[in-house]
Amino acid sequence: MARRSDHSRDEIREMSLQAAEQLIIAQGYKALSARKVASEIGYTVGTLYLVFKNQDEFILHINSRTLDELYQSMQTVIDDHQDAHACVLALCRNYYDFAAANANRWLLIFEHALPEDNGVPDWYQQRIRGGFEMLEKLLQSLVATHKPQQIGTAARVLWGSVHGITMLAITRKLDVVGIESVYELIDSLVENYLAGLTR
Amino acid sequence: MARRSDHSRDEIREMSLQAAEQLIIAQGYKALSARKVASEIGYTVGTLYLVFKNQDEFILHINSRTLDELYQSMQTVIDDHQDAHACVLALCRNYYDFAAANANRWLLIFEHALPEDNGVPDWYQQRIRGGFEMLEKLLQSLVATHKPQQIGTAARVLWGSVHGITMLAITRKLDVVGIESVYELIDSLVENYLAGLTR
DNA sequence: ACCTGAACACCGTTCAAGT
DNA sequence: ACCTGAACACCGTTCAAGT
Repeated sequence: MARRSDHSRDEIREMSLQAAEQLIIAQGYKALSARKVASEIGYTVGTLYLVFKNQDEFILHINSRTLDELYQSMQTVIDDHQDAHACVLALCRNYYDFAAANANRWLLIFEHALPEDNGVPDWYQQRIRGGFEMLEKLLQSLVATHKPQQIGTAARVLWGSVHGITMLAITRKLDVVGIESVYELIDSLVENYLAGLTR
Repeated sequence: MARRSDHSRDEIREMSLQAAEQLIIAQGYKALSARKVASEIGYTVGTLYLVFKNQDEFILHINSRTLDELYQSMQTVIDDHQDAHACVLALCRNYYDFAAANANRWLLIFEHALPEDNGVPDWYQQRIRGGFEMLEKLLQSLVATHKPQQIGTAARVLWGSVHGITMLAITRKLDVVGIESVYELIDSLVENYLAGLTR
């Protein structure tokens, strides 16, 4: 042992991330541990710290991959819709669909408290901003008369609202069961909020 | 040692909960541990398990106290407002105010994953339902023409939405700074959603 | 009856030592 | 240079043994 060089650094990173994702999907984020991941990929714990700075950075990368998948699904929704109004509604429903289909990984994104004061890394913030801009562009064409600043507000309101409904629904804190009733909430939010905005 | 009987079971419970709250307020929920709480109150770890079933149940009680404080603040808001519309708006702002003022304890309520399948205990569910009913009653007088089922939907939408905006704002994921801009989001949500509802 | 303290099975993280 | 494995300082939870 020692100096195996069976895998490159990048291969070890990739294997670790995949092993971690399997653990999280199967047993939730609390089941994630460096030791389990290491044993899963056939290395020792120390090796993980050669490749990731610490658990925080490790989780940040896991979340980054989840966010990438979410944005890909958003892109698909956008490509599938001509009408901006229908597209916003579909995007919001898609947010819930994605979260429900990938509950444990999606929850990790929000359960992972960010490293105190230094805030989120740039490349992470970038990914969040990407989704925002999709939404802003759509809203712009829906409520064309409004000032840009109001579009920003509207995008944040919608994003935050759909997020909250999704979060509470998935953690069963809304007294809601089944996909239909969550859709009902999301539809009510989008239709009435947009109606109010363009009133 | 052994058989001290310095404190009753209830006193130990109360001391433990207070020590835990101090820990969480000062250092966040991750700093909470049975050993720290025990040493803080001058007992050993084992004693805590005499008084609480396990950490899950312990956290449930901490959260229950936080929720009680939240509902008290909601009650105060309701008592202070005659106009139903202004009251709904004030309640939503109050939700954010409370969360911001008690960030670490408030976050624990939602970061604590519930014990798998058996769901939330009854007395816990009851407290959530209490807040819901306040909101439903107010909405009823605002949109009197709607069916009861639609009131329930509207209450869930508002609750979930304000929760999401608050959550993302507090964890700094909304690109929003300062209390004024969060109020701006909450106001936009409430005014436009209600306008859409009564359209 | 009440509480201890040691034990068990885990953690994240570091780093001297091996090849 | 790469990886190990043991160490350190923690966890939650249990339970025989003391008073």
